[in-house]
Amino acid sequence: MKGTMPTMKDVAQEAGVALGTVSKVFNGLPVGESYRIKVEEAAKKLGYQVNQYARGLRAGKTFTVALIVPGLNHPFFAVLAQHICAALAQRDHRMLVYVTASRPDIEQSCINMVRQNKVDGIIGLTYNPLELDEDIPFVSIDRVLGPSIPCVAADNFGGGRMAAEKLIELGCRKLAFFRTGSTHASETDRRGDGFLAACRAAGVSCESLLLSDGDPLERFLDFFNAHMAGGRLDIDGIFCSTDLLAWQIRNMLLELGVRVPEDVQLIGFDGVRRFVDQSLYCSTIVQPTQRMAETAVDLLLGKDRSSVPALVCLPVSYAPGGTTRE
Amino acid sequence: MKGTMPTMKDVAQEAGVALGTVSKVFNGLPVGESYRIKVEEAAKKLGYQVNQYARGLRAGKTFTVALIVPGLNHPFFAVLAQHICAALAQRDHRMLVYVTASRPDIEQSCINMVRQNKVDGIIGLTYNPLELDEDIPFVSIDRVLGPSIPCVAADNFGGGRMAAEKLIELGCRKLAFFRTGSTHASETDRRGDGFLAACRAAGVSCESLLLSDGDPLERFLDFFNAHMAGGRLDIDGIFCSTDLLAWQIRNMLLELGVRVPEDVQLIGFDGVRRFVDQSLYCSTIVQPTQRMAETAVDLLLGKDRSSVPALVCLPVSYAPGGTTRE
DNA sequence: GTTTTCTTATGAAATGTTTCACAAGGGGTG
DNA sequence: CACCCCTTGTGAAACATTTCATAAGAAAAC
Repeated sequence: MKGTMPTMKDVAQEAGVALGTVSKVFNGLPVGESYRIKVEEAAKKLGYQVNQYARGLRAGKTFTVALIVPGLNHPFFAVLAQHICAALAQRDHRMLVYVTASRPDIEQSCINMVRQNKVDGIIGLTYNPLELDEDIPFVSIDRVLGPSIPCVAADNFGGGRMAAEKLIELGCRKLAFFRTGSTHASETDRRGDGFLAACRAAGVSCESLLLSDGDPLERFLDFFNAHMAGGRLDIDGIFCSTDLLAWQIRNMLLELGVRVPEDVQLIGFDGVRRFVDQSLYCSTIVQPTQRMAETAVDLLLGKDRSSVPALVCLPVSYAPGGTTRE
Repeated sequence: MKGTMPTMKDVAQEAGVALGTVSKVFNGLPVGESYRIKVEEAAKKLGYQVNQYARGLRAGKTFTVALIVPGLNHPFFAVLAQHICAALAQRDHRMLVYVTASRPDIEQSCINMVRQNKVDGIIGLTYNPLELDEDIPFVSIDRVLGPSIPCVAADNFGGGRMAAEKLIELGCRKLAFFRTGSTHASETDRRGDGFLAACRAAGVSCESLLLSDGDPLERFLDFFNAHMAGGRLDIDGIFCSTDLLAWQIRNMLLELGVRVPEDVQLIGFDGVRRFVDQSLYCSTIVQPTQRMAETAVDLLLGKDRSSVPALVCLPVSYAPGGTTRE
């Protein structure tokens, strides 16, 4: 193998044809059969591969999409990233990954780096206000960034409502909603809204508790003690804003001698661990990660960028996972 | 904002200097102070960003590395990918991700796509024999692909030995090693080797069981029944080749009425879930994912590509996780 | 004041591709 | 046989950058 990669020029020379002819062959443009064969044989002989960078430079299109994500250590992000990668590959696009740790400065610097790389679009799971570039198509996930930027999300409101309806259907009458403190507003906040709305509609009592980042354990214990009446917890159904939180709550309840699901039934939100190890933390509302990924890619690469919706909510589903009685 | 992105030419014109001068400013080459200021102001005014593709085309270097990975739905791959991304970002490189599902055809087509994209190097978690390109630096993870291709792995042998020593230290005398059937040889096979070697060295008996993909449950039950003597299991310590397997074994044992860790102590291998949700499936041998990522990147981007080692084993550590008595 | 030397800005060339205006050649028609 | 049209291969230009040989200008030396 030669030290340097062969170029179209080399192929043209080898085949004894002009540069433009080689280009046409690789772009499927009409070329005489004898020429096509000559070029293809020369290309094979030299082991020629098109240089996508040169092609991108010329075409002003790079067939590359940037994914900006807080991290890959959360299964939801990781699984979503995998599905986005697959959806992009199907459309002959590549995926460039940027990890931000949700820090505003890193998020903004990613946007700037992306700008240098002339990507064809950005899919962002960002949680801070950004200075966006009008020129580059941007699709957000789980966060509405502005009227001109489409957002793809699970039907968080509907999922919250579904959780309430399920718990009520399973006999719960005293519900509670737990969530962790999120620093920034996002579509995921709708989970609680949906849950509370459904409780109200059904005339079922519901407590809401924010386990802020500071001392979640203490806040939980305060809540727990306040709701112990005669050795029994006067809560029989809990909805947690994430599966991870549900898992932690479950463990704390077990340690405190409360049985799950016998005494309290528990539903979380996410359902992505079943893609990881075929198990779940808990009964849960499952996000349609694959559809979310595909929808985001479709929106980003779609023909008519003029008429994109501001928000696409995709249907969720319920999956029993051992923390509910059924 | 203009419809088209400003180029160096625009900046040069705006600043009233030559093209080469603008280039020098952005590359930190010596330029007269007054010129530097003029250029920087013009660039800021126009919102200029260098085009990395054009730069890459000219320089023959793209500051991009491809990561070829079976999937991101396994926490080990996901966490590793995140660390690789971070290590690359620190060296001003970008990460292009290709997902293969471990399929040979997709793995090879990824290699081909990578070749088109003129990346500066490849980090591969591949499990099939590949036709590699001599010209592109390649670093493999967990699999030795050939003498000229460096491989980074955890000290799997040492980890297996560590598991055996730990179990023996905790009082186990009748050990067993479980693993799932892997279709292809990889460095992870050394885990069992190390475990068995340490058992032999300590004079402790050890059964080895392959839970092949076909009917792992059945094979486990056969093993279990064969080892029940007088209502008691005559195995008191188990090492599993992965945490996920350990988790499944733990659950099966509990269902069969065997207490973990009271009756049987269990150690797995991976330890990556603690990066995901601060918990572990089980007591485990922890892989140094961050160091593995950094080492792979260092090896790939290092100056002296001539003297790279064929295999780098990084030290593992033990983390108790509730399935051992201590 | 003139020549030499050194510094530093300049702009053309080159990187690998696509596209487009043009030319060449073949076939059909009058 | 001449003319025209149509098909199809050709090669130059353009994309945004870096680099290098050159020119220009200033400073130093005589």
